[in-house]
Amino acid sequence: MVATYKDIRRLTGLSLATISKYYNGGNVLGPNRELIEEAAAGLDYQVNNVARGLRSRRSMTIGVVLDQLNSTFNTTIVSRVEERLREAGYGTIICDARQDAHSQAEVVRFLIGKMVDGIVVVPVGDDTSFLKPARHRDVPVVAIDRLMPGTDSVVIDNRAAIASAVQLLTDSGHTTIGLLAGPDTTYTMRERRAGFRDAVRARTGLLPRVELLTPEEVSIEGGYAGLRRLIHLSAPPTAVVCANYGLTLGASIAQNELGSDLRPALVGFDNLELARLIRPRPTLVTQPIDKLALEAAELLLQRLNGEGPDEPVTIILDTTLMVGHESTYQLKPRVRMQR
Amino acid sequence: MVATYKDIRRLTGLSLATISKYYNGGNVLGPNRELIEEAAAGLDYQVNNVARGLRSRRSMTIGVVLDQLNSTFNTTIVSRVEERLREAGYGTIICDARQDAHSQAEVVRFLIGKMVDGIVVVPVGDDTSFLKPARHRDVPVVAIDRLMPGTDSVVIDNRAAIASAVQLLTDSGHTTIGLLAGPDTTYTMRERRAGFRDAVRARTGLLPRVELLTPEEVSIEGGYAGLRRLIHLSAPPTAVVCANYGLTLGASIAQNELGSDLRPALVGFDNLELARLIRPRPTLVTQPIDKLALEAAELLLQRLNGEGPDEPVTIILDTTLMVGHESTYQLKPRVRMQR
DNA sequence: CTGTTAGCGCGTTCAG
DNA sequence: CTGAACGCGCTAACAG
Repeated sequence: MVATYKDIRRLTGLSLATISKYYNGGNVLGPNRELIEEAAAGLDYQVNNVARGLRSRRSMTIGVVLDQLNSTFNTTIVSRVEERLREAGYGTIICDARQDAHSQAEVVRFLIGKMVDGIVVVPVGDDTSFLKPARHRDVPVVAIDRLMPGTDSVVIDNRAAIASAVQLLTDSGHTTIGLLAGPDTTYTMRERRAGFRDAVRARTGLLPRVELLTPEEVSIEGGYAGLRRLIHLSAPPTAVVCANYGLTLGASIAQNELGSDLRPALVGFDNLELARLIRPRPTLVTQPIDKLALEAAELLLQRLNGEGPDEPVTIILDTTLMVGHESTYQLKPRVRMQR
Repeated sequence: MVATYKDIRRLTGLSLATISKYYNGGNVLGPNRELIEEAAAGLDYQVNNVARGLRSRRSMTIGVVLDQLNSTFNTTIVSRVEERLREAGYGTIICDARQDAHSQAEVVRFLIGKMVDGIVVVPVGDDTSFLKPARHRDVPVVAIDRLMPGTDSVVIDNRAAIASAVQLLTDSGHTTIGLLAGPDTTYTMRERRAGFRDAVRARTGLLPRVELLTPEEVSIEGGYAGLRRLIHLSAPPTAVVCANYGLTLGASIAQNELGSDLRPALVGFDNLELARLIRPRPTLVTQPIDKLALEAAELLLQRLNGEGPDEPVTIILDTTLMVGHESTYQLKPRVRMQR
């Protein structure tokens, strides 16, 4: 059977209150401390955090809700958030919403039922109603990567990120640039798409043709299919911007299967590790993922301490453009596709 | 303030016991059901699982401990395990041990403190002492990927997996085959290394030369450095087997930087998605990751129901060899390295 | 089917 | 500094 204060009382003769104080940093006499430590070691005693949480109304755990687990972006977020929160004495419960709004809502209820003290979320969509159980209980929430109205958020400057990619390409002489991005149903994609449109107009004086930015499925397959679609246009782009890591990966796979004459220049998103697998080395818009995570953790800790302004806080971070192998970005005479 | 049974009692006039029964599937009269549902909706009531767990001694949650989060293998494991356990009514707490035995032990204590009913673990090392808190409380544990003495385990047939790779290579005419694997400090690497040695001897009649299987760091960098080391041997291998996904990735990156005359044939591990990024398409030893996860979940559910044999169970699954682009595996005349 | 009673393991008064 | 008593929100006996 698992040991409790009562067992320690039996072995030490002390009262439950004294034992409780020992485990909560109160003042306990030296000899009594030793008595408790001895008994606890013998019993393999460990504090029951469930009971503690019930009584103290603080579970000292926070929930991390991810739109999906299977992405470098998210695993980095988790790793950093968990690290920082652990320093502050909090445990972390990680939950995967698998790109499904319904299970995202379910997961939030699960966490609320587990009495988490706060939530960090990389949300699935734009709908914030899934956070209602948290709001109603005054459980603070910090969103990462997506701006959520009424919620503290840490995001990147999506428009500037895309603009930096477009600028690099126009500076290299490209005038026909395609975009691989998802539909306008999420904040991130809306911003990146708008950023693309604005940047192209600012640099070329013209809006990009519609067929150059048709929405794709946000996935590896979507990137793959999207790049092939762009290439087969009657006036194909000489360069393509990918608005997300999955799309970049898919586009790179498609690139890889093409003859080099057909390859448009590519600017992708994230994941430097994989960049080394691809030749020529791609140019990437790199997000400050560690910093996103740390800012979110810090913000949440503030809220847990009852600090910070009354209104929701929004933190916006800048991205970096990592320029890959130069040759990719010099405009070369191109062979027009036959069909 | 967050609502409790008392609030529902106040609104309905029913007793706590009746309300409890309602929330636990007991028989409650229709009118009373409606009363409770109405009150609960108005209060935005939600069961406090912490209190419930304290009383019932079943938290209905299980912990998943991973050696690292940042791997396709592990995220797939999590995804499938969580899916199956949710069907059975269990919530899942995911914890990342970050390849550190100490934080692995800490995480297990955290989970025990959270009163989890069971644990699934992809362990960091071979030492099983970190499971002591679970054992002591009769919390069932299922290990994945590593055979842990005294613990239910679900693993692949590592020796056969490597042997299948070696056989393919010898059938293609290779006689000098290198191995990229980690040190013998973990079960998995021990098995794969032993499998390699046995298979090479069985197929060529000779043990592989020592320098062909020097242990590498188990990482992308290790695979990268390892392949370069093998290539620069005075008698370099014409083919290389990579005993793990990270090593495969690193070796592929190194391959990618080499002139094609210097490229040995490669057989790697896992991750079919990335295989599409690499040309020529690599041959891969593919683990039945979904099945590993499902078998583990099923085994744990059995234990949670007090079923299954008294002794620890070991389930061993077979791997599949996915043969890549044929040309990689035909032995070609090779230019010997100068230095 | 419903209500009463007695805890689960712990933290927090308040006396001593 | 220590101990007794009470209650956190819920479940599990038992009566009724």
